[in-house]
Amino acid sequence: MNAVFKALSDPTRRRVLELLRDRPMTAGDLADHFPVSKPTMSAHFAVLREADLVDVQKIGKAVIYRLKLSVLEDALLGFVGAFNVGAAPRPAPPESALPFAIKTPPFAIKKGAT
Amino acid sequence: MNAVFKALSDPTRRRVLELLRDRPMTAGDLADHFPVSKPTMSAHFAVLREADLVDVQKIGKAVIYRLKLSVLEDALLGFVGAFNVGAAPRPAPPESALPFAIKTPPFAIKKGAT
DNA sequence: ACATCAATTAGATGTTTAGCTAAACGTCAT
DNA sequence: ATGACGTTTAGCTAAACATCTAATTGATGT
Repeated sequence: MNAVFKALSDPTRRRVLELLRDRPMTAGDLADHFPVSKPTMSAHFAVLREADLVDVQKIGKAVIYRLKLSVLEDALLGFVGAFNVGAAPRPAPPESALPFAIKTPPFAIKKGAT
Repeated sequence: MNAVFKALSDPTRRRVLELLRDRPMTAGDLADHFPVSKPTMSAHFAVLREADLVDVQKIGKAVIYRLKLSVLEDALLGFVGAFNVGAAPRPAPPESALPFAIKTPPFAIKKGAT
């Protein structure tokens, strides 16, 4: 799961996943969408493979990549799901619930200093 | 939004956010949860601030961090929402819809070679 | 057998990142 | 003034990352 977030930390890799969202694509077709060399793209693919975010299928000379949507789902929703996402936003937690006192700073009370 | 994913790529920072999920905490209290030096923690906080994932409030000598849940939501759900998450999984796209031909490899047909 | 094409590997380079210590700095509280 | 809290800076190391060019592998086609 750490690997997934690592993989998602690069914009190029995120866009690869978005391209793969629509359809499986070959390595070459994917590479055509980015202004970097093929070996560089290959390295990005390796990171995505490492994170188990894509499936690979070799057909003839081509290598076809497929998005593993469930892995992306599990990682992202699993993380964000630990937060109370979607729950009603707590308007303003009563400061009595805070683990520290929000002491009104004394300087705000120095009323004697006119 | 790139900054958010960058911030999330480090396990320490993800756990800071998880700690902040429950309650606002001071820098010191947060730092107590991790076996790293204060300057290192301060750098992590700076990355989280940079990504706008936390709010900072100085009260007296303490610095209180609060999770900005909406920013986390917008980034993560915004990204994962671009995928058809939650939609019925497309069982198996007909290969006629693929942008490339899945040519049955000739070597699979070499039936003459008995 | 040989040339060709697709993709990865190998090796090199430069940048970024996470971490440390030590010191300095600002703000506040006492 | 002194101490506490947190941040910042400087200076450093080590590891990871992104990128390149060049070489290699593997399958196809002739």
